[in-house]
Amino acid sequence: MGRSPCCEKAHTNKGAWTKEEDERLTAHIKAYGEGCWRSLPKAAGLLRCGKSCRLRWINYLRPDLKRGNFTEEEDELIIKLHSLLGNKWSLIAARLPGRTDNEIKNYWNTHIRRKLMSSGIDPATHRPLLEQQGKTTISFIKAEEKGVEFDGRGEAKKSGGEEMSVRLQRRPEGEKKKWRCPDLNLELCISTPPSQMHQVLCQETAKNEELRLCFNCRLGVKRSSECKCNGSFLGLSSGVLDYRSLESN
DNA sequence: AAATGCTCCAACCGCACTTGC
DNA sequence: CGCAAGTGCGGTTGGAGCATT
Repeated sequence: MGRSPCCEKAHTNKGAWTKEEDERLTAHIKAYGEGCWRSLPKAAGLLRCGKSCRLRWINYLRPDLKRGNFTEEEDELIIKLHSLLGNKWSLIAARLPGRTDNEIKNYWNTHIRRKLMSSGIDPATHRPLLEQQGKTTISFIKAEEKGVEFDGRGEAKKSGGEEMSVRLQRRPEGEKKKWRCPDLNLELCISTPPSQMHQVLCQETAKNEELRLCFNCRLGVKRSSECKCNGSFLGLSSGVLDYRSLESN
């Protein structure tokens, strides 16, 4: 049995939203709050898919949205964040108040990509285009095929005396040993110096088990109301992760 | 003025992840 | 633990508006 569709497509409107639909959606969310997107269209009297309502609200109707052109500062921040996070638009958007992931993604594809290309910078790697020639590409699949072993944390074990410092994110067991190559620029290693991280975590663990940072908070994104770790982005206040620890090869 | 091409962005789609039972 | 529903994310598309011929 397959997954049921998110909505009854035969009876839903598609395409551009009308002013009346916007007003209905806004009024409903103001009255009842966000969430329950699946049931929202019916409750609000909209012939729309729940996903469509969510998207419309998040990308267009939310009152805290900043409209208008991106500033130079925002441009620079987007480029810097993209070099660190790759196409993780939601993470990037979380660092730009009033901007949505969709907006940033569009802006990247239409403006910044071109801007970087015309400056001779590869938007994918953030390196000069000329430097790309003759560059060695590390393929994780190849490494696995070659018999390189990885430990439980996804870190490559030393092989034949050759030190490897590639850190990977691995899927849980049972997923056909498929490697997940994050969209992050793989030439960057985002981490604290191991000793420092170990020290910080040990101290915190000793104080209070709950103080350990979740992954989202290490990236500066609190996604859960139950999150108690009080982390902050890139460790700018906590020191757990900061720019000094972003090692590029 | 009409035709064509290009740019931009709102919206859609499919998949992955999370949550609850 | 497994399944299904709900939600979120990132890639892609369609079409409106503008520029050029």
